[in-house]
Amino acid sequence: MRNRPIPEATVARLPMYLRSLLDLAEGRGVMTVSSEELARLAGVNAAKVRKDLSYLGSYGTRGVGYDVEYLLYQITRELGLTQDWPTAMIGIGNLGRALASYKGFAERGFRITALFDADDNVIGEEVGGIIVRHIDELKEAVAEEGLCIGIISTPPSGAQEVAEKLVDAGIKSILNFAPSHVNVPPDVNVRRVDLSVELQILSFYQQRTKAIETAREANRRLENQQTDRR
Amino acid sequence: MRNRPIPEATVARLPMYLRSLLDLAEGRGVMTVSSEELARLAGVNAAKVRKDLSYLGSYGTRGVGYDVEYLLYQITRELGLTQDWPTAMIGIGNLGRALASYKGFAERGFRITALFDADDNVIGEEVGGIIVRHIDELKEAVAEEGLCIGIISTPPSGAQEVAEKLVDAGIKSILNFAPSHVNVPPDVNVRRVDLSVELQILSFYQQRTKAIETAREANRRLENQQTDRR
DNA sequence: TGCGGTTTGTGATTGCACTCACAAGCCCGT
DNA sequence: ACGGGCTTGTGAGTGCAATCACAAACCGCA
Ligand SMILES: NC(=O)c1ccc[n+]([C@@H]2O[C@H](COP(=O)([O-])OP(=O)(O)OC[C@H]3O[C@@H](n4cnc5c(N)ncnc54)[C@H](O)[C@@H]3O)[C@@H](O)[C@H]2O)c1
Ligand SMILES: NC(=O)c1ccc[n+]([C@@H]2O[C@H](COP(=O)([O-])OP(=O)(O)OC[C@H]3O[C@@H](n4cnc5c(N)ncnc54)[C@H](O)[C@@H]3O)[C@@H](O)[C@H]2O)c1
Repeated sequence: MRNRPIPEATVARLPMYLRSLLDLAEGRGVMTVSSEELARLAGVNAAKVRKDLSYLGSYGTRGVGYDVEYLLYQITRELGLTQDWPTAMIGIGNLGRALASYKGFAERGFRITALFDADDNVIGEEVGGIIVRHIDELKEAVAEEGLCIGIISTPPSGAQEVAEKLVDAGIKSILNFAPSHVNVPPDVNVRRVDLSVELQILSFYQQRTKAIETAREANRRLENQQTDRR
Repeated sequence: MRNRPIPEATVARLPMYLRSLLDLAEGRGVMTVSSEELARLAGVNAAKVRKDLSYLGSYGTRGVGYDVEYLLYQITRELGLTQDWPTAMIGIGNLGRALASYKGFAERGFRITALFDADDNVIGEEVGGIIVRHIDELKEAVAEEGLCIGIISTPPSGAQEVAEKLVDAGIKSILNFAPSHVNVPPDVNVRRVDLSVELQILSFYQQRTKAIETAREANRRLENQQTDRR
């Protein structure tokens, strides 16, 4: 079991377990945690937690649970968070500024160490302690500073172009905040964060429940009419 | 087919098709689009596009493709974007400010119409043309102003408390930016956007490809040694 | 040492989503 | 009117992920 490749769905949940475990460890110095408890904290099914963790190895003790510290270390290692990944951000506008000065990333092993933009008015400016450079310096910076991850926070019109520059510079992991799909070679991993999409999905289900409510109301009225008639 | 419930995975993709169609319609006045083309733009498989769209109805024409305008309207309607959904945001810090003044949401039918915080220093301030109110006024505001969606952008420690207040006020759709899981009744829909999680997933795959590269390199060296020996 | 209570790890099963492949259907030119 | 070239819509097959259910294993206690 533990030599099999870890399913994508499991990888996506590991960070959630990590977060819950950190809460347990930092908050009160909890020593062990059961799959049931961890499931509650992370908001998933207990069996799923156990199966997920079993892909990493047999790190639990039957009848007891999982050692919080040990599990923390194992997940951290599995996610590759024992080393930190120098990260470049391209497009230093409203969103870029908020993200670049956010302290929460550093806590999780991501240091945004390089900022780039195409606008001369922005270049040279200092954001979160880092000087913004011209996008043309990207390739050199990646080579010299070992940048591994690229964050795109330009408008959608520039996203594809920026993605190509990142790929050309040798970056294999991209987080895209622009609401557009970017095309990259198959060995490059792109993840998209699109806030409007999330809102639109909420909208769909909201509308659906509203529609059901309205239908119920209509039904009730209909029934009342029939009762009146009798 | 078109009376069956729409699968979750399809709902999650509709916003992407919507975006691509808008690009087609606004950019050059494209009249029709094939599933192949739409798939390329949205970055998915053509068969998937067709199946997804077939859940909405038979809106395509064989041998021709889909009428862009008509399909746009149908997806918009299906997602509930023909009406707009007044949205409340709670926690007006760094991220909250960036989001509240972002114009991109309004374009997609979401108006952030009410801002709340718990900090007296923030309350009364104007952000993106809206006055920040105290969180205690939330319930009344929801009732009077018909707020439908709540966005949580407080630190994780406050997220659960805020979520409960939103639920208590009658909100059924929540977008949570705090990196923590919130517990809500089953009739409330929560979506989480967690940037660190996305980075951690990238980290996992990045580490994996690095490990493979290192292994290859080791192999190459080993082979060279053997060649030398002969 | 043995027993009862507890919790893990994992085969087995179910369900969902993706992909394939192709008949049905449309347009256009002749 | 009809045939050729396209493109949709969808049944069938496949694979992955979620859930169930239980044997195996552990702890503490008598
Ligand atoms: N601001 C928000 O709250 C918010 C919310 C959701 C999504 N987004 C998305 O995030 C992205 C950024 O939003 P923003 O509000 O920060 O935009 P912005 O206009 O404030 O900033 C964009 C920055 O990117 C730079 N840029 C443009 N083209 C570039 C290129 N080719 N190479 C390098 N730099 C380039 C610009 O000079 C500018 O500094 C957009 O795609 C937006 O849709 C923003
Ligand atoms: N800033 C970023 O770029 C960024 C990036 C990723 C994630 N996040 C997450 O987004 C959230 C907000 O981040 P931020 O940087 O804006 O934080 P912040 O500290 O700047 O702002 C938080 C705001 O929430 C308010 N608040 C706290 N508790 C509250 C409560 N119980 N009720 C109402 N209001 C309350 C505070 O008064 C403050 O104004 C955090 O959870 C953070 O982890 C932020």
